[in-house]
Amino acid sequence: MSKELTITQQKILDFIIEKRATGKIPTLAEIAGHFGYRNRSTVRQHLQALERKGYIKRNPNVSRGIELLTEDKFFVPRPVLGEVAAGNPLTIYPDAIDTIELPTIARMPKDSFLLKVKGDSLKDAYIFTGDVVIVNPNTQPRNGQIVVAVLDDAAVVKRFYKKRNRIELHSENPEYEPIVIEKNYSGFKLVGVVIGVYRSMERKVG
Amino acid sequence: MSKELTITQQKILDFIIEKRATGKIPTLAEIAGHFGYRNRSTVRQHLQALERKGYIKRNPNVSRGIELLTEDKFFVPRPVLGEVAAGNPLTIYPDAIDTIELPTIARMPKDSFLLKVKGDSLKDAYIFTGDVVIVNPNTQPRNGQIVVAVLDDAAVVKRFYKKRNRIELHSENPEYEPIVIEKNYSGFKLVGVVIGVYRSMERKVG
DNA sequence: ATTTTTACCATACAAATGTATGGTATTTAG
DNA sequence: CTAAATACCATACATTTGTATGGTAAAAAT
Repeated sequence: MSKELTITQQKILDFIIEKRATGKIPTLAEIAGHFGYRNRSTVRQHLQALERKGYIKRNPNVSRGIELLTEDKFFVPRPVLGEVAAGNPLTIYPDAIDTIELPTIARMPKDSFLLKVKGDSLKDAYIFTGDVVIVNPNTQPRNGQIVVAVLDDAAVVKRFYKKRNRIELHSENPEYEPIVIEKNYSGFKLVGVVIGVYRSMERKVG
Repeated sequence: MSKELTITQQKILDFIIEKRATGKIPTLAEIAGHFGYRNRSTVRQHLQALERKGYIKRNPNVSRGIELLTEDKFFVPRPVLGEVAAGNPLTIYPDAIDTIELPTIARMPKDSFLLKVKGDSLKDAYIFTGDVVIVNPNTQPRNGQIVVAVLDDAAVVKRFYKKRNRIELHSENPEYEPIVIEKNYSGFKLVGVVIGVYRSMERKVG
């Protein structure tokens, strides 16, 4: 079907896929800049090759008009910043602990990030070990939303409830007691709101 | 914080959000074309207003350089084409039966669509009623992948296994017998491969 | 050995895109 | 009532972006 790609072509294709996942298809100039090319014609020729080999479709005279056609390439490695315990707190890691293959459909909103869930206290909310939660920081949670928070240098995923002078973090699983944080307690920091759960099907194949 | 938007501004913002979900931020010309404006300056002024009110950020001299800032507006209504029975087959609907609020992170690959899951035969794969599966058509499934197929005008979600002269569709749940389709049986049509499961957290709030 | 493909370059051009300025009419706010 | 914001228009311009053509050199294919 589709022919083999050269190393350069593959790199350019990967770059386009990666950029697309973060939001925007790059322009020829942006691709050229990334690879240090001094003009766009070089990029254009590689794109022509990619199109001829069936990996992309170019929309003539349309800015950022590259369409990706290779379904197998629709997965992008994305860093997972840490594991997050739905049950007992676990230490959060400063750097990426893992990389998952996230489909490009799951584009990350600005500043949002991924955490892999470990533990079972959210099983009643149908979140399981291995699922990836998409966390949106810089958003004020509403009562009842599932949030990620750092409590004494450990991360937790709980339902958020703001009361008068304290914040309560509830587990779905009744085995776990609600965590109560008094207002102004310095060991507590809200990380963000869980806006979605994604589970790739690719992992379970084979 | 952010000021109120006028109807026109809201419509333009919605249009940008919707377009972004399908892949690309629109250009001024594309926005103008959609609303019937005869020039781009009209659009530009609305964009300036949106930026002034804090809803977007414009990157000067960058094509399609609009960044969306309003996290609350990160949800796009998307049509759900039908319900899909993980257990016994259910009739598939010709038109959208429902609309869900999908976050724009869940951008749809070209031609892919959404189906809402109903039934429990996939509970062992942790897919539940109310979850939305993202279906990618035009892709040949590999053995073991979860597929959506139409069998005698009803839709099913099963694991796909291709054998010598037949196709087998397995449920995760052992209560359901595998469905065996002889090759060339005309009542069978593969719809697509389930590439992911998405569950919005927004629904469970309140 | 020769041709084709690949991988770059430079320059020029056209189309798309964003920008700037000024105009008219209507609606909203003070 | 008056000023400001809104909602369009037209025209002109600058920049970005994609396109076209031609060139050099090396690697791969025939």
